[in-house]
Amino acid sequence: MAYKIEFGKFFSYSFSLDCVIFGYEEGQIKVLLIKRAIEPYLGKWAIIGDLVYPDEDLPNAASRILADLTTIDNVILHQGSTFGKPDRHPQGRVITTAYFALVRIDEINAQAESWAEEVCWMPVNKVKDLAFDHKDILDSTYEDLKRKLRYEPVCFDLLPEKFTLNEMQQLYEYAYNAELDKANFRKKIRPIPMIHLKEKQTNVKHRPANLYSFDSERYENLVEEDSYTFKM
Amino acid sequence: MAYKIEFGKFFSYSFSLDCVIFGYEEGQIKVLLIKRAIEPYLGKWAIIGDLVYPDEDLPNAASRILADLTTIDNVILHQGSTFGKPDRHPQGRVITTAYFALVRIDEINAQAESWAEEVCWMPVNKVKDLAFDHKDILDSTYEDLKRKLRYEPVCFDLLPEKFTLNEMQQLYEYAYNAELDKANFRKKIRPIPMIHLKEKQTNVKHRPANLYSFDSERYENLVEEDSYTFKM
DNA sequence: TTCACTTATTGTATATTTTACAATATATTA
DNA sequence: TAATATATTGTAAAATATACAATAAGTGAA
Repeated sequence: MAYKIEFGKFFSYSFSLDCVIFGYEEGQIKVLLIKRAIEPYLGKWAIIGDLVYPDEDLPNAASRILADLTTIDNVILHQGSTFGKPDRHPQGRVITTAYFALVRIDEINAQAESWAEEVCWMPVNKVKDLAFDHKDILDSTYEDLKRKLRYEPVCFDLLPEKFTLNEMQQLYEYAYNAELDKANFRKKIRPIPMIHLKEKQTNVKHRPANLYSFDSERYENLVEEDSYTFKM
Repeated sequence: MAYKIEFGKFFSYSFSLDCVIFGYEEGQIKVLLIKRAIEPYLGKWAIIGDLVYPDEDLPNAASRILADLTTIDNVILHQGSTFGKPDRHPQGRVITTAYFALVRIDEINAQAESWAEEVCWMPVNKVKDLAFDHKDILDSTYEDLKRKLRYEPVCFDLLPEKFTLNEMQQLYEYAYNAELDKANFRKKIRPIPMIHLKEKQTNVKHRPANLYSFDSERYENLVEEDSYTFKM
C-alpha cells in the first residue's frame, strides 16, 4: 500500500497548550504572564504554556501545566484557537492550542514554579511583545473571551463573589469599550438569576450599593428547562 | 538546566487536520465523507483529513488535504475545535484540528483521490458511526456551523448563487429546527444587503418567486463603515 | 379566456424590547 | 441637619418582534 504513514517524517512533532488566564482588577482586564527561566526566549514574558505529555488528555494537560508553572488549581479552562505556523517554535514543529480561564485575581495565589521565574498580572491592552507568537495567541483569545462574555454568564467568574451592579456594568463597559446607561443596564440584567444579598458595600464615601451574587444553581435549572438564554 | 526538552519523548507526535465540508441540498444540511482505502479503519466512512506536513502552515495544509483527497479547490475554511484524546488514533499520538467549509454541492465536483476510495454527501443527522472520533468532531463542528450561521452571512455559501427568500428561510428553519413566520422573516432580513434580481424561479407549478443574490461587496462596505452587523 | 388554486408578497395592529432622560431614594460627611 | 454623591426607579418615545390577515401574481384546467 502506497499510503503507509512514514513514521520518522510525521511522528516528530510536539504539541503544547497555552493557558491564557484572565482576571479583572482595578477596572481592567488583566492576563497572567510568566517570565521564562529557560531557553528559548530566556527572560522573556510569555503565556503560561508547556508541552503535553504523551498520555495526557488535553483538558487535563491544560490544568496540569497551569498548576506546574503557577500552582493555580481548580479553574475551568475553555478551549480557544490552535496555532501552528511551522516556524513558531525555534526548536521544532510545535503546534499549540490556547485554553483560557476567567478568575478572581484576589482569590488566586499565583506563584512561579518550575521554569517560571516570575509571574505577573498585566493589563491586556498594555501587553507589548511576548515570547514565541504569544502576542497573537493573546489577541485571538481575548476576542474569544469577549465573545464568551456576551453569550455566557462568565462575567461572574471575573467579578468578586459579592459585587455591585455598577461593578458588573463597568466590566461590560470595559469589555465592550462603550458607555452604558445605568437604568437600562439594570433592566437588561433583570432576568439574569442573581441573589439580592442583604449586604451593602462598605468603605465608600457615599450611599453604598447593594451587593449581589450570581445564582448559578438557578441558572442551571433555567437553562435545563430551556426558559432562559443569557445574552448581553 | 533541568528543564531541557527531552526530544525523544516529546517530538514524537503527529498532527492532522480534518476538513468538515458542509453543503445544503434537498432541504437538508449534508456533510462530505470519504471511504477509507487504508488502515486503520479500512473501508470505514470518515471525515476528510490527513497528517500535516512538517513545513506546512495550518490553513494551507487544510486546503491541500482537501484537494488531495477530493480534488475540491477554492473553498474558504474556518478553524474549529481541536481534539487530542491520547488513544484517538491507534497508530500513535495524533492531535487533530477541525476546519470546516460551507459549499454549494452542485458547484463542487468532489472526486475520491489518493487513499479515499469513495466520497458521499450524507445528511448530518443521518450520520451514525465514523472512523476514529470523527463522529464527535462532526457533532462539535456542526454546532460551530450553526453558531456561524447566526452571526455571519455564511448561509449564502450554502444556498445557490440565485435563491428565493423561501429557500433562505427553509435553510434557517432546518438549522434552528424551528418554524419561522414568512412575513416576519422577510422583515428581519430586509437590512441584509441582497440584490433583487430581475429573474424568477422556473419549473414550479405556481406563482414563481423572485430570485435574489447576496451583495457581498455592499456587505463588506457596510461592515467596514460599522453601519451593519449581521444577526439572525 | 376565464377561473380556481397555490404560493408569493405586503400590510396592520399589538406586544415586547430598547433607548433616552428624568426623578426619587438613601447613605455619607461636614 | 443639610449638602453631596451615588444608588435606584420611573416614564415616555422609538425601535423591534410577533401574530395574523389581506392582497398579488403566477399556473393549469375547464
